[in-house]
Amino acid sequence: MSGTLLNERAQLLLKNLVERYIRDGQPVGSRTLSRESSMELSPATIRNVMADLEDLGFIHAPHTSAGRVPTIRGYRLFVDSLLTIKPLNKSVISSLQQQIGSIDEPDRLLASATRQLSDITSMAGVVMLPKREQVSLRQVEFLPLSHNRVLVILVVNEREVQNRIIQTHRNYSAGELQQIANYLNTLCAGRELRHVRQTLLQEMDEARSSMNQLMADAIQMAQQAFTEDEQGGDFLLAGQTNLMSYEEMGNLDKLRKLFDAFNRKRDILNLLDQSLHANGVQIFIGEESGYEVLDECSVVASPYQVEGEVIGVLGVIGPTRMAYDRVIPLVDVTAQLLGATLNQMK
Amino acid sequence: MSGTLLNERAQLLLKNLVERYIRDGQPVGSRTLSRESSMELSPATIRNVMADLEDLGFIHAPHTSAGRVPTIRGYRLFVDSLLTIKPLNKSVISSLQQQIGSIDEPDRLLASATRQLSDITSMAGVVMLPKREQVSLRQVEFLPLSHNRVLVILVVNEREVQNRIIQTHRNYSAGELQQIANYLNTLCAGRELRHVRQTLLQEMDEARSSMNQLMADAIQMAQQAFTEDEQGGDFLLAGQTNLMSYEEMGNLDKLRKLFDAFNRKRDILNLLDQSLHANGVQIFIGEESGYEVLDECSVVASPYQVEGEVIGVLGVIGPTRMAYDRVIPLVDVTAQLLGATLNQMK
DNA sequence: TATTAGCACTCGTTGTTGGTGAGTGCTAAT
DNA sequence: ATTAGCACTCACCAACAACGAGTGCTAATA
Repeated sequence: MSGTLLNERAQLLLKNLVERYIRDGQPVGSRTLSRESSMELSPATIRNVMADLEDLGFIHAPHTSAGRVPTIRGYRLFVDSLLTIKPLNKSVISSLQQQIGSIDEPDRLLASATRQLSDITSMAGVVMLPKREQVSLRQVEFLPLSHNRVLVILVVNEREVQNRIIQTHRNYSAGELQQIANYLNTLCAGRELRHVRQTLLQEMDEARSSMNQLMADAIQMAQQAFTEDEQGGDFLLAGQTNLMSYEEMGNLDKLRKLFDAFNRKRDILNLLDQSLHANGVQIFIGEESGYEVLDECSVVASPYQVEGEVIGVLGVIGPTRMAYDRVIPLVDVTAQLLGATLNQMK
Repeated sequence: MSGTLLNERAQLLLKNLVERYIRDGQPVGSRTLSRESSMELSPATIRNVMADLEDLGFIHAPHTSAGRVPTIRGYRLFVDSLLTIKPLNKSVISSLQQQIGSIDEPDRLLASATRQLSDITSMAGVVMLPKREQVSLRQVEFLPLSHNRVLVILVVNEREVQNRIIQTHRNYSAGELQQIANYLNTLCAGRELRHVRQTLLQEMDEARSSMNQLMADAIQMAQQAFTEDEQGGDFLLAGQTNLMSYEEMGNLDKLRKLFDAFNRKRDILNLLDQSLHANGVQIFIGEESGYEVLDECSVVASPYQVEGEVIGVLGVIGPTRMAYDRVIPLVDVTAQLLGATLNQMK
C-alpha cells in the first residue's frame, strides 16, 4: 500500500466492480471480475485485492458466499475519481433541445424539463422552482374585498402574476386603492423586489412628516404585500412511479416513506438547497444526503442560472445503483439548456 | 328461491359474510359464519346457502379449501341493500367542522378537505376543483408584452385571479389596452362569465358598424381571453401513500399503474365527472368504474354544492374491501360541510 | 515477492417431502 | 329442511438435501 491509499490496480478493480454491479445489480465475485475485467488476473489474486478493498470499506459482502457490492464510500470514490463520463448521445441532446427550446411559457418549460429528466433516465426528475429574488416589479393593483381585506395583484418579470390578500386596519374605497396603486407604481415600477423594500423604508423615513395619511397607508400596505413573498420555495417532480420498478425499492414501507417525503417537500427542498451554491453537478449518494428516506437513493443535482446568477436546482433521484456516467452529463446539459432558455424569455 | 332472487336468510348470510370479510380480510368459511353470525345454523346449512350464493355470483372461493370472498356483485348488493350505515362519530364531526370551518381561503379549504378525507379513512382523499361555470367577472386588466402578446388578468369571484397570455395581430400601447380594459369593464363587470360571452356576441353584432376599430379589437381580445377558459378541470389528491399499506395492493405493478393514473388525472377526472350529476353519495366498486387501474379499488364519491348548484365532487379512493358503513357517511358529511363553508365565503 | 492453483468451507437458493388444518361437497340420517 | 359425518382438496409450513457461487487460506510456482 505504497503512499496512496489505493494503488492503480485496486482502483481499476473497484471501477470494474462498480460498473459491473451497476450494470446488472448482482453482487459480483472474483470469477466474474477475472473474466470480465480486461486486466489478466486470476480469481485468487482478485480475491486478495477485494479483501483489501473490503477492509478499507469500499465494498462489502452481503453474506459469506456472495460476491461484493459497493458501499457508499465505494460509490463515492467511484464517482469522484474513477468514473468515465459517457458523452451524451447527439440524438438525446437534440431531442432535449427541441422539447425545451420550443416552449415559451416559464411554467410549462419547467414542467417539461422535469418530465424530460424523468423520461430519459427512467427515474424521478425534479426541478426546483426559480428563486424569485431578482424579480422586478412591473405593476401592482389593489382591489377592495369585504372585511377590511385587500386583494393585491403583482405583475412581475413582464409576464408573471402573483396575488395575495392582505388585511388592513380600515376599509378603503376603490378610488383610494387606485391612488395608492398609482403612487406605488410610480415609485417602484421596474425595480427589483428586494430594492423595492429598501426604497419603501427610505421613503417612509425621509418623508414621514411631509406625506399625507394615504401615502403612509400605501407604504404600509406595500410592506405587507411585498414581504409576505418568500414561502420557502417549491419544486416540480415527475416520474416518481418509475422508482417503483427498481427492486432495491422492493420494500413497500421504504417506498412509502420516500413518497411521503416527496409530498412533504421540506426535506427534498433542503437537500436541493445544498446544491444551490455548488458549481456544477453535485451528487448525494445514499445516506450522504442526511435524510433517512433517501437511504437507497442517490440524487444527482445541478444548479441552473439565468443571467449568470443561480436561480434554481434541477436533478434526478434514483437508486444508488444508477448509471452515473449517463445521468451526470444529462443533468448537466439539462441545467444549461434550461438556464439558457429561461434567459431568452427574460 | 321463491319470487325474490335471494331469500331473507341468504341475504343476511351474505351481509354477515361481507362484514366479516371487510373486518379481517380473510376468506370466511362456514364454521366461522355459523359461530359468528347471530342466526343459529349449522356449518353444513351455511355451506348449502353459500353454494347458492356462489352460483349466483355473489361470492367466490379463491381455491377449493378456502372460505368465500365477496365478488363485485356481492359488494354491490351489500352496499345497495344490505348495508347498515354507522352514524358518524360526534367527535369526528366536530373535528371536521373545526378543521374545515376555520379556513377562509378557498384553495386552502379544498386542500384541507382532501386531507381530512384521507386522514380519517387512511385511504386516498380526492376533491375535484369547483367547476368555474358561474364565476362572475369582477375586473379585467391588460398589459402589453413583447411580440404582440398581451397579458390578461381576470379577477373573478371577488378574490380569485386568473391570468393568461393572448396573441394579438398588432402591437397595442399601454394606453390603448387601458381603454380596452375600461370598455370591457363597464360592459361586463359583475356579470357571470357565461353571460359575458353572450353579451360579447350581441355587442359585436348589434354595434358592428357604429363602433370604432379599438372597440372591435376589444371584443375580439375578450373572446380569446374568456373562452380559452375551460381546460378540463382538475382535482386535489391526498394520502395516496396510504394505499401502499393495503396488502391487496401488494402488487407493485398494479400500484404503479394506479399512481400513474393519479398523475395522468384524466381517468380519475372522468370518473368523478360521473358523480357530478348524481345526487348523494355514489359508489364505484372495483371494475365497475370501467377503469382497469381501479380493479381492486372502490371509489366513494359525492357532489358538493354551493347555492343549491353542484359545483364539484369529492370522495375517497381505497381498496374494495373498505368499511363502507363508515366511509359513506363521512363522504356525505364532508361534501355538505365543504359546500356550506364555500357558500359562506361567496 | 507477487501470483496462482487447490481445497475445505459457508450459505443462500431451490426443490422435495410430509404433516397439518381449514374448508369444501356430498350423502345419509334426522 | 336441516344437519352430522366423511372423504377429499389444497394452501401453508417446516425439515431436509442437493446445488452452486463464492469465499479465505495454504502451499506451490514464476
